[in-house]
Amino acid sequence: VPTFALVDGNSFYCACERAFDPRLKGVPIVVLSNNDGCVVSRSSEAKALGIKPGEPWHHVTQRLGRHAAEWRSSNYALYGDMSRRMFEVLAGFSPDVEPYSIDEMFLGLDGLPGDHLDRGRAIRATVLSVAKIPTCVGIGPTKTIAKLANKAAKADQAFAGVCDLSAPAARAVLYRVWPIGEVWGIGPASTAKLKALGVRTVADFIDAPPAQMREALTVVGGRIHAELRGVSCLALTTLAPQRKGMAVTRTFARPIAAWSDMSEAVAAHAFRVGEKLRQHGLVAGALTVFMHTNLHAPGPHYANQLTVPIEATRNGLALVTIALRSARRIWREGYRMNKSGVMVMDLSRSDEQRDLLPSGDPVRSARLMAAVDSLAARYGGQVLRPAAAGVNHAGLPVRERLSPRYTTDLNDIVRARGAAVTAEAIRNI
DNA sequence: TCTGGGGTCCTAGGACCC
DNA sequence: TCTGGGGTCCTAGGACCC
Repeated sequence: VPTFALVDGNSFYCACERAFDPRLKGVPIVVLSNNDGCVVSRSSEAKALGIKPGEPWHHVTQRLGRHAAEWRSSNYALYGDMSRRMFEVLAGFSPDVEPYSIDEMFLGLDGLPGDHLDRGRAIRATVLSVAKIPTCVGIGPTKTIAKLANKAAKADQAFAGVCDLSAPAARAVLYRVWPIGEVWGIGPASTAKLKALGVRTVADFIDAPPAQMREALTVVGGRIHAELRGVSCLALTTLAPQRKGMAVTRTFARPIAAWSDMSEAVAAHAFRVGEKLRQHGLVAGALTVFMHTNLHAPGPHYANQLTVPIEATRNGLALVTIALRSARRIWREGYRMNKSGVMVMDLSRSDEQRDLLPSGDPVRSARLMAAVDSLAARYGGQVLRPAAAGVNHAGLPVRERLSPRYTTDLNDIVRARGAAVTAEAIRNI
C-alpha cells in the first residue's frame, strides 16, 4: 500500500505577504485578484470576520468599513518564488515530490523509515522555519484520502496541523460526518446528483454500489469511489506532463470602446504568451483571440473568438501580428469591451520544430527573442515591449497595493538597518 | 417488422480544480 | 463605479473513413 502526504500552505498568498512584513502578523489580511477585484486569499482573522472566498472587495468594504482588514494586490512573482522554496524544503524529505498547485505538493512516503505522523510534523516545522510558510499535512494511502486528511487537519485544531488517515478505522470516523461535497473532485453538480440518490456523507458514498456511482459520475466518480476505499488510482507524477495550452487573459480596469485600446491590449497579451512559450521551451501551432463585453452589466452584449492555425512559432512579434489580425476581424464598434485574451494550443517541444518568424530568418528570430528574454530577466518583464502594445493605459490592470518583489528583484530586497543587503550577502545566506 | 460494423478525429460544452 | 486568471479531463455528437 503506498502512502501519500499532501502539504498545503495555510492562506498561502497571505502567508507570503506576512513572511516579509511583520506588521501583517496576527491581523486580518486579504489578497485580492487582478484589478483588486475580489478576495482570493484570507488569513484566519479575515475568515473570522466573515469575509467570503471570491467576494468582491467593494462588498467587503461596504459591509465592514475600509479599514476592517489589511489588503494587498496579488504579487505572483513573490508567490511563485515562495512556492519554489517550499518545494526545495520538501525535496529534502522525499525523492518524490509532485507540485500540484502553487501552494500544494504531494509527497511519496513509500519506503521511508519511521512513523508517518512524526515525519508529517517534521515537514511542517521545517517548511515553516525555512520557507516561512505555515502548512497543514494530510497523510493517506491514496491522493484523495491525503487531500481529505489535509482538510481535516485544517478544520480541527486538535490535529495540530497533521492528520494521518492511513488506518481504515480513522477514516471511518471521519467519513460518517463529512459531506461528500468536501471530497476532491466532487463539485456542486455532482453533490446535487448524489443528494438525489440519497448520498450525503462520504460514508454514504463508499457504501453505495460502485457501478451506480460510476454511472452517476462517470469514470471520474468511479475513480474517486475506489480512492476513498483505499485503492490508489492516481499515481504520483513527479515529471510535469506536456502542456496542452496556454493563455493570457485580462479583465480591463475600465471597459474599452476604441480599437486603438483593444489592439494595444491584444498585442501585450500575445507578446506575453510568447514569453511563456519560450519559458516552457514550446512552440504553438494554433492561436485564439477572444473579446467580450461585461456579461453581468446591462447594455448591448457582444462576445466572439477566432482560432487560426499558425506556423509553429514562439516568436513574440509573429504572435502579435497574428493576434492583431484575428482581433481586428472580430472587433465591433459600439460596444464596451470588458475582457480580452490570447490563447495558444497545439503545443510541441521547440527542438522538434524550427523556431520560425514567418517569412523571416529563424536564426535572427531566435536571437531577437533571446535578447528580449534576457532584458526581461535583468530589468523586469515590461522593459521591452512591442510598439503595438503601446503604453496600454486603458488595458493596464489596477494593482493599488502591490507588495515588493522581495525575493525576485534586487531592487526590492528587504533593507536591514537602513542599508540594502547586497546580492553577495544574499548568496552567502 | 427487419436499414452493417467498426474505427478516428475534432469540437463544444460541462465539470472541476487552485 | 466596482465581480480574476489559468488550467485539466471527460462526454456526446458530427464528419469522415473503409
